[in-house]
Amino acid sequence: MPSADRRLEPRRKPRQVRAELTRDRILTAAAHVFAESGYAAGTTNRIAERARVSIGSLYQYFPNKDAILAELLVRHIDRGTWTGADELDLSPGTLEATVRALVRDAIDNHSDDPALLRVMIEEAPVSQELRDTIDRHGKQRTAQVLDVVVRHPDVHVGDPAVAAEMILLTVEINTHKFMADRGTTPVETFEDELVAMVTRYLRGDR
Amino acid sequence: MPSADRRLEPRRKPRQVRAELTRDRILTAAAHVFAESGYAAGTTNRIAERARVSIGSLYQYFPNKDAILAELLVRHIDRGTWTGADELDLSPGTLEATVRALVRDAIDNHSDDPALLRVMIEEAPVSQELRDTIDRHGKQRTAQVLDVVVRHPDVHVGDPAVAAEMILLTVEINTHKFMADRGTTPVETFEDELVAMVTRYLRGDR
DNA sequence: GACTATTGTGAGCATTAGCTCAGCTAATTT
DNA sequence: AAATTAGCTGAGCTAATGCTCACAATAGTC
Repeated sequence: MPSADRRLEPRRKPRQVRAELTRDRILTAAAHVFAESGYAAGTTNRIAERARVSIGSLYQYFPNKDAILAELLVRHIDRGTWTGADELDLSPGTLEATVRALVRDAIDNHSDDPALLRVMIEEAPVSQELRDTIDRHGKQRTAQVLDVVVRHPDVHVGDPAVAAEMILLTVEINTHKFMADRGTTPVETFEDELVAMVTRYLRGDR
Repeated sequence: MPSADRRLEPRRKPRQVRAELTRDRILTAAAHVFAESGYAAGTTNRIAERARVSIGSLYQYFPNKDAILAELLVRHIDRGTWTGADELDLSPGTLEATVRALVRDAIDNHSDDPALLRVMIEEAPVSQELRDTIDRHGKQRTAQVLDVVVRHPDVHVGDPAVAAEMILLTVEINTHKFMADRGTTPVETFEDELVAMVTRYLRGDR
């Protein structure tokens, strides 16, 4: 294992459609392999094999294994970006509904491929570089939530900025944990409790 | 990297004091090495070197690298077990204080060695076996929290069991995140917000 | 068709980590 | 003080993975 290049940028960018396709095939294959075997056992050779692409091609578009994971992670995060954020209802009495929408989003995002998510969140080594990338992509979401926290009339918290970050992390992680090892608890129960937690916190009256 | 023995039990248990000492030296060294270099780069040879112990000795007490991490993790968890749980105040109006105690515990536990904690939580590969061990040790805490949730007169939540697990995860993770990359926010602010979140959730009035 | 740019190939190298084991030293027991 | 048990050593083996690079194939352009 040579000391890997820590850069996440590829050495070549796709210019033709077939290249774009190869790239996608690699990513899809990587998702499957990681989900099935975990990060360490998900070798680049296996990924290439599964994608029916030569290992050389893989290294055309991804400088190293971590970069593949990074891309998958970023895709997950970006997929979670709140689409209907513009037409947010800021009238009194709608707080719970807004929070519920946020929670539902998270649950949906974690429904697709819990195994892959587990690998990415629990098993993958997170470099400083990757952490920065994640933060950058998370900023958008934090901003959206912060916007609600600041502008919604029903919200009463001490420090909106801290609140926004706390809420996002809490929703994300709890959802992940719940989806990763489902017990006997129905999703609805979980959803209700999580919504209750966040809503009551935000509402903040005693 | 030979396919590692997945067992976490050592091949020999210390019988003499000097052996116990060697074991401790290894663990302490491992904590340092992991904290400094991360999990992947924290090789067993470097750990042994740092502990001034031969690599052979290391493998007397730990069957593989993961086992060392497992022990460190378990120690962290066990250290967090609520000591004063017996004399819990269950009279009305004391809920916030109880929650604050829980949060303070978490903060204290993460103050010692944030770097190591980050490696253990974010970077370390978590096998099924290790996950089970963690769960087992976490059970005690969940039980304690569940006890409060069920018995305290001020608590009103839909599903106490779900609530207990959610609270623990939320407090642990938020504390970890906060301590891992301290921004400009003072600890007190963070503490207050986290306490508010949990307390308001538990109190459950609207 | 000729020429260039882009994309794809895969055997195998370089590296490095985890771990073993044969034999030594120290403690304990008899 | 001999015998036995426990503890310690470290050179080096085994295995495997990430990754390179010289070349081949395909697509695009004139």
